[in-house]
Amino acid sequence: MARRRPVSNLLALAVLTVVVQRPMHPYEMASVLRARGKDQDMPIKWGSLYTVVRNLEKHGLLEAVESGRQGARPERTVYRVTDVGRDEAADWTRELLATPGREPTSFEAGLSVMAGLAPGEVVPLLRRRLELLEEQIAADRRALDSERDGVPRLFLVESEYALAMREAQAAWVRSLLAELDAGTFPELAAWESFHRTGEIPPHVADLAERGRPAD
Amino acid sequence: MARRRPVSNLLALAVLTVVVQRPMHPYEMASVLRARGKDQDMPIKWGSLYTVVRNLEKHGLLEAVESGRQGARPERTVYRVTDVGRDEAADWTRELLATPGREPTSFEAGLSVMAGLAPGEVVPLLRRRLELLEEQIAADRRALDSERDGVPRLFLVESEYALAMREAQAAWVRSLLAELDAGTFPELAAWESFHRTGEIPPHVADLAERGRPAD
DNA sequence: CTTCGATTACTCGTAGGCGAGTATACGTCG
DNA sequence: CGACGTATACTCGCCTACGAGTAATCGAAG
Repeated sequence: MARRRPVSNLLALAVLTVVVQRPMHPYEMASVLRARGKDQDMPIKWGSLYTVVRNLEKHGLLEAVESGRQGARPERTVYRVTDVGRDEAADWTRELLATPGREPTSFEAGLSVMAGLAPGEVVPLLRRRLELLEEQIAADRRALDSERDGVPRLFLVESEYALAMREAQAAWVRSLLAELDAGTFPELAAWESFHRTGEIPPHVADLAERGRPAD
Repeated sequence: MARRRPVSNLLALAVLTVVVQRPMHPYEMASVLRARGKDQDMPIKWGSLYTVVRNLEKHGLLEAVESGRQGARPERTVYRVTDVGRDEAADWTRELLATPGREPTSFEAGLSVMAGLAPGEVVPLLRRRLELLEEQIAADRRALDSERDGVPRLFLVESEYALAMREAQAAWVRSLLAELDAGTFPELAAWESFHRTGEIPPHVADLAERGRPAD
């Protein structure tokens, strides 16, 4: 089992990969990441940045190289990546690419509690989601196309992937909506009453027992 | 703008939805969630559970109803959902269903730092991912089929969705692999050298400038 | 030349997340 | 019938995340 990463925040990986190119001070790391649009793919929070950098240093993945002050600015510390840090970044990347994780999204959470709403209410909500999804997809596609000249494909794969996933999600929502609209979704009546009474219909009581043997 | 939720952890929503059915003590909530397999869709951490319940109570979404002790067990507190709590749960569910969020996955993070590895190394990693994905898909499909009789479709949508997303991911990885294998992925040579030297080829230096106007 | 706003660069406080530990009851095997 | 493992039901405390605040610098306007 891969031991836990010394610094688990994904921001740490981002930091490592920029600092591999040249030594930097924290604020600069964030600027570069921001400029590259990496804030779309990863969480970049100001508060976390300094904590993460400090922890990376503590674990020997980064080292302070210079603590000079330019002009009279508040003392900036410039960090350089160590060999250990370089290895960690590569290994981490390998793991992220090779290991498909279970990472439930908030939509999944929403679906799993959907039964608490009336079916009649769910349909317009899903329709709204679909609308927004389609807007995002159009916007993403435009952005991607405009970047194709100038930026090599290699640096756009993550955007391509994100776009593909959104399209897949839209398709799935569309098909669920189709079933709900056509009335072919089973047990709509039971759902209705389940919601109105708030009570679980008897034959679902044993749902509580459904163990998931496959692990 | 929807104000921030009084308790932001998704576990709180799960708690609310089980406690709507009948009053419970914290440990029981967790057991029920676990038994329903909700731990697949949402994070259920023991440590968080009690914090979350306490916060829900503090904000008036739950209320303690009885603090009796059965036998000589350590005093258990049973909680009941309030009207406010019920509303919050419904509203939260609506938001989750209707609002497609930007939630970068770890694979996306991996892709966005993929360039740090040599192309020759990336291919087997992706192949490995595809393998594992296919196993998961097969297992999920089996589990889902075995539950279809007994559990109404309504309570399986989230699993269906998760499965669909995995399949979409697998398809995407497959197509990327095909390009890499066939050598049709552009600039493989540049990638190779980029990785060997660790240095950014000159024409990508302005990549740092690529601003994302669309917001 | 000084005032004002924006940008740069960071610090700090605190709330929340979560694992590891703890204590009690219950079953069961000798 | 007592000793020991296992399930139940939590508590504690560290550590991380992160927003809100702060302080210095720079540029431009008056």
